[in-house]
Amino acid sequence: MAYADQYIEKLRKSGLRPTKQRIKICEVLFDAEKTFHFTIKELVKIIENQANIKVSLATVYNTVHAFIKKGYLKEIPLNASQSYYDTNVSHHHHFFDVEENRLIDIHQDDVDEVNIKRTIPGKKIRSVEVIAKIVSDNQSQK
Amino acid sequence: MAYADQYIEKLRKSGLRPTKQRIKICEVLFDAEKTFHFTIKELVKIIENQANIKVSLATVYNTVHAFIKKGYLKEIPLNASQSYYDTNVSHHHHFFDVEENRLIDIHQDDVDEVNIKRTIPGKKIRSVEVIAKIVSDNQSQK
DNA sequence: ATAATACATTATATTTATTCTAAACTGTTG
DNA sequence: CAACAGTTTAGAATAAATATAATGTATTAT
Repeated sequence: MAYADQYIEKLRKSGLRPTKQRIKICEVLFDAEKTFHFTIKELVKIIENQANIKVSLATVYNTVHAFIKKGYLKEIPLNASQSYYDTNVSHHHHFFDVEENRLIDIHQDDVDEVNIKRTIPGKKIRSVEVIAKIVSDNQSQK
Repeated sequence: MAYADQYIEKLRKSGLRPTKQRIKICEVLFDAEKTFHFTIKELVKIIENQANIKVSLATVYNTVHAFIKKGYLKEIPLNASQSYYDTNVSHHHHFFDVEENRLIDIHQDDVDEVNIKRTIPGKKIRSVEVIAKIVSDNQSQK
């Protein structure tokens, strides 16, 4: 893997030693052709399918959270029963299809810059996220 | 209570019979001077403090969810360990102070209209929510 | 009014995501 | 190669949300 060094660096910067399990997690997350959304459980399954390495839930949780802290992953602000994460850390937003439980990226260019005029003393904005909930467009909507 | 009829109507429209417990829930939610944010547990505590009626968690969950379906309450899209709800159902957004776990309303006028240019075939937008995460504004931020 | 029915309430059990724990393991350093 | 610091893991603990089933209450028709 030509990417291994890159992953080792990402791990080191996140304060984690590069172990077999963690490098496998990196491969799945950052080696993909496209960015994608995932839950922790889904990520564990992908790793199982794609490699012979078994990785425990706890390791995946720890690694994912370390990467979020560093900005290598993003958490998507949804009130779902489980947390959704995104390998696309660029500035963008989401549709959430509430009927199909499906997330769809909205490219930054498709949303006008969200400009918040109000400030809170002593605080600064870390992130601004837009979630647009969508539903079927039948006339008979309730 | 002059409001009782109003609450009975809200309940009926939500498909719920007006019972003692549910009317108490209405009083706490809709009788307040200001709109407010709450979790289910907090709501149960407020009811306990403010009345002699004891209301079970299940009843509160059911009633709150029926009201959300009808649009009398809103769920705030946050990945917190528990769900936050809002009695302010007008169009507005939120700051979420990640360090203090505190929600602050952003009035509609303080955010430019969020205009999403992209559409999904067969789907329509039900709601658009902006969450701005805020943190302390020390120079020494990490 | 009252009886019969349908719906509510409750305490408790269940489910499930997430976090914690402690024991076994790995890899690095002296 | 011994000692140490950090890892991994299975399983336990935690806690929110939902389901259950017995008891209670509102509604309806009589």
